[in-house]
Amino acid sequence: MSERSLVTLEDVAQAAGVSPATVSRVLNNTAAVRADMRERVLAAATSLAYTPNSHAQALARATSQVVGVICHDIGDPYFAGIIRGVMRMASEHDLHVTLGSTFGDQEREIAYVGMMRGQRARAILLIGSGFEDAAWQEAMGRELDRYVATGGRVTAVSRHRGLHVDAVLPQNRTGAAELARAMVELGHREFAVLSGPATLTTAADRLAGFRDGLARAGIELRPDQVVEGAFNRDGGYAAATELIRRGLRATCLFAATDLMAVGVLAALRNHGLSVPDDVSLTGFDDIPLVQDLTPPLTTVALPLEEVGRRAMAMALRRGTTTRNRVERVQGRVVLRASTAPPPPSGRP
Amino acid sequence: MSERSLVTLEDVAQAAGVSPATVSRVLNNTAAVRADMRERVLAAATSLAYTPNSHAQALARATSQVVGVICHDIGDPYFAGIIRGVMRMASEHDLHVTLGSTFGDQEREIAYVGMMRGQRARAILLIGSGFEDAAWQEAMGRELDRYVATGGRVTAVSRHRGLHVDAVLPQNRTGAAELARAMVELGHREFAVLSGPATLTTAADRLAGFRDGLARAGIELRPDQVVEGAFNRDGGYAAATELIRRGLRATCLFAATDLMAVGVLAALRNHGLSVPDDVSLTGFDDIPLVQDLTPPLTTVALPLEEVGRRAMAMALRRGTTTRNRVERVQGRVVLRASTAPPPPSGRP
DNA sequence: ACGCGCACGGAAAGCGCTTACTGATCATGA
DNA sequence: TCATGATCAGTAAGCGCTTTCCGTGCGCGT
Repeated sequence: MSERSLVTLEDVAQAAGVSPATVSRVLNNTAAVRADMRERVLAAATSLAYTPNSHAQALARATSQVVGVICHDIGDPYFAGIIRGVMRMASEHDLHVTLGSTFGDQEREIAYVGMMRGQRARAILLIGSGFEDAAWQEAMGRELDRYVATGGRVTAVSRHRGLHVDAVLPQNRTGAAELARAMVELGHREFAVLSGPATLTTAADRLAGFRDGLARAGIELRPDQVVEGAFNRDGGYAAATELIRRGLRATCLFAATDLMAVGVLAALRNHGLSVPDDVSLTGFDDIPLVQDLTPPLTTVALPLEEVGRRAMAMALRRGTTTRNRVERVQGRVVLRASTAPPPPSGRP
Repeated sequence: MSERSLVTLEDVAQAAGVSPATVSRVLNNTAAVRADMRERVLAAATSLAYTPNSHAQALARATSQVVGVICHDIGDPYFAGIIRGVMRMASEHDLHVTLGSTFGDQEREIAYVGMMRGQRARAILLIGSGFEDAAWQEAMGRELDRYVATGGRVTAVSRHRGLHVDAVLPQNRTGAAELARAMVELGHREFAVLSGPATLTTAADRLAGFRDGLARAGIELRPDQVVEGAFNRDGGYAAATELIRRGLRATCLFAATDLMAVGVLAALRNHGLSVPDDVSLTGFDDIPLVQDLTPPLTTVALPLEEVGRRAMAMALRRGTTTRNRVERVQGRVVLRASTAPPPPSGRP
């Protein structure tokens, strides 16, 4: 603000004919105040439309209502879903959520932590995959340690290697493994994976899990049947195109995220391949709308909003030990029409 | 924060052997400081990992880096898309974005404004439709006026009746009118609308626009062919189901948002109706993914991210006059495969 | 050689709150 | 009746910064 004229505690005190201390006590009811004064103060406050300056409060109380939430891309339904849950929980505890969207920029992620440290945020929520990158882990770890050292709390959603933080962990690995198993049960023997950037822990975990599941059935993934793409629709499209270029041998495809799966579906269609008649397709996350694709997408459902709520709740709950807390969230394989037994002829 | 031990300006000053004032001057380079001192200060600051307390800064400077963003539901791709643009712009100007998600609760919306006033936010962005509700307009107007009176800036995205604020206005009405025209040109004569809650200005505008477009061709919308539903996927589903129950006479449906259209599509399909063979379907917004539906959705494309950027930019730019500024954003009709000429037999 | 102005650093007064601490006032028990 | 606590309101000292106002020390002109 620039123009003065903001109503202050002092103003309220004068209007009510009491001391600032009394006003503060009434407004926060932090001590007994005689009924008549209390009334006067309340009346003055409402008539002046007084709103406490939260910066001043933060300064005086040495604690703020701010919590920071950092995600890769608020435009991605996966993050949007989780943050939805965070917002629900936050508004129940009336916290001020400061949002950071990194757009995949690691530096910016670290910068956001610094900024939130500056805001004396009560907690920071790291939503989304960490990076498989030692330098980043080091730098981010340092920044977070500073924050934690001054009493901050950090909760991550997804695995963040190298960071010692509390976490809500979607079980990417076991979820992908179960998905693989389900596909094997459907009769598939030849698979391909449209994976995310190898630098993202989540991508690595899902790929590893899918391999696990196949391994249990004695099936291996041929290296040329694993293609990396960006963690979004177009990344899926590009990866699928590349896969087709290499020669598609699989009867079942696993896209590391639903968003990628959408792109994969489009690519397959453009190449005249039918899902699931020619090839089955699976995703991961169960973001809204994939049930409305044609065909509806088989995927591993993660309770996104719930994940957000739990992360927020965990950050609010003071840890009892110094050990990092961990909550695991299971994914649930949801079979829809994008998967079917392989065509009798084998692959197209 | 609770544990003291936070590095303060004072600490840096001592470490550098200078006065706090000098440190402040160096860090904000707000005045000339001799090179050697500057070095010492900078060195001390980095070695202590100093981060200024933004609350203290806000207090001392009587201005903060916070901007507030209020939307209905961060989980909705429409809002997520706009906010994506907002975040981009914000991070370029390194502002701290405080997010509010009202979940359609009008009271909470007003409460958020109060909270942001408390944070002395530089600007508040109201993303999403206003309400056709005099009481709300009154209450919200009062709250915003207070905010503006103390130097705050408010920019709305979408029309907010009764509020005197700057705005970025997606041209809902003309967009819907053009869409209607395009459908008429395709040969349709019988229409139905799955509209949003009548309490939302955006819903009202889109419906009115569609009527405008039809009127130009001398076509009227039968009252029983307009059904209201919630502004989301399930609202569309429910509205379409109701429409079918009433007896579907239209050959072309207009859903007030893409999200609703997705639900409509599902409902039609469940009732054995094919799009576009039996009935054409159109939406509004062009959120990601609707181009990947089967059939891809005809809709009015709004540049969501751009809208977000412009709203943020407008809020940052100080207005020159007292008149409220307005920027209009045109939608663009995008014809996709969900629309086709009506079946020769008329409606199914 | 002297006085003047300029460049730069420090002291100190806030910004708007919270919260010991102090001091009245009043009711109680001996 | 008077000391003894409770109760409750006010005073004032910060919280961590910014910024105005001064004062110092230097270079310069004459």
